[in-house]
Amino acid sequence: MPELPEVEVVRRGLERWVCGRTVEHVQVVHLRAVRRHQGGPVDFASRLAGRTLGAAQRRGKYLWLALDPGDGDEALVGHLGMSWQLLVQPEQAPDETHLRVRLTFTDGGRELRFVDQRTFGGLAVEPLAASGVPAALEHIARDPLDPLFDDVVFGQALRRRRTGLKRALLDQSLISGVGNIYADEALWRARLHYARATETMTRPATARLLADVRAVMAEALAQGGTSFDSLYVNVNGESGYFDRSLDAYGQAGQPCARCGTPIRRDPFMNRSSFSCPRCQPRPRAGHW
DNA sequence: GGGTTAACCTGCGGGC
DNA sequence: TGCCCGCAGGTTAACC
Repeated sequence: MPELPEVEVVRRGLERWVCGRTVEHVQVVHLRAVRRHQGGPVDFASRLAGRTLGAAQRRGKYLWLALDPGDGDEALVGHLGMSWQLLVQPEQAPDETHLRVRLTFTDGGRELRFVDQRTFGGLAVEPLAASGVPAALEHIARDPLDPLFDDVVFGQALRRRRTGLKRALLDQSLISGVGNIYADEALWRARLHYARATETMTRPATARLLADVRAVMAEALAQGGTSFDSLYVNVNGESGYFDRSLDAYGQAGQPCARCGTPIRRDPFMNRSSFSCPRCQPRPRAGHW
């Protein structure tokens, strides 16, 4: 579910449905969901009660809402992990199987529910740093759709790395928002192998890669927007709104859209990497 | 200190 | 049918 385009869809949903409302009560259904909050679940709930939620903001795959905007120095920070959904639900709607945290509001309107199967994500109240970003997120790099993302600095940092290209793309301290799906899609578009040594990435190659990362994210975002359901703050992984557009990820055995060669799946970082063996040949040791 | 791996969870689908 | 295994869009702690 949650790479940059999906998280951005959630952010827009929060902006529309939750921003400006005052929290009445917080119910922590599952302790693990707030494990990152320093003070524990009771403190988490008491810090949120009575606070008004400000604008929804995002960095990479993280979201936050300032508390009591204008004079607050704290924010409600969330990460969606692998399987989170944030749902805006009527009070009478039955609890979801994996409901982890519930927020109700003083206006008596729809409640905000944090639903997660694997509990890899979580919520916390965090102090805001002087930069305006939650202190816990200051190590997260800007994302490629951020106007302040610096392509030149990224290229220099990339060449200083001594690792494979996809590992670098997934490193949120170097570039944020890119996950396994869009890394594979961007590498396919750029005709680059995931294991290509980062120090061999020339300026033009880096520029092309960044352009492809941005293009695939923008396309996914556009499609995520069309499937937005007004009842939910919705990222619907099951319906797979972008699935039809995927050229590499999950396409093992399917013909490459460019050359017809079957897409191949390789084990990668306890996961998978999908690529076209012909368009994205594995770099030979000592070359490039 | 940088790079890499293992672990954290639950559920689902495929193979036997 | 049922069990076991591998796999899942992420991050972090701990290890070289």
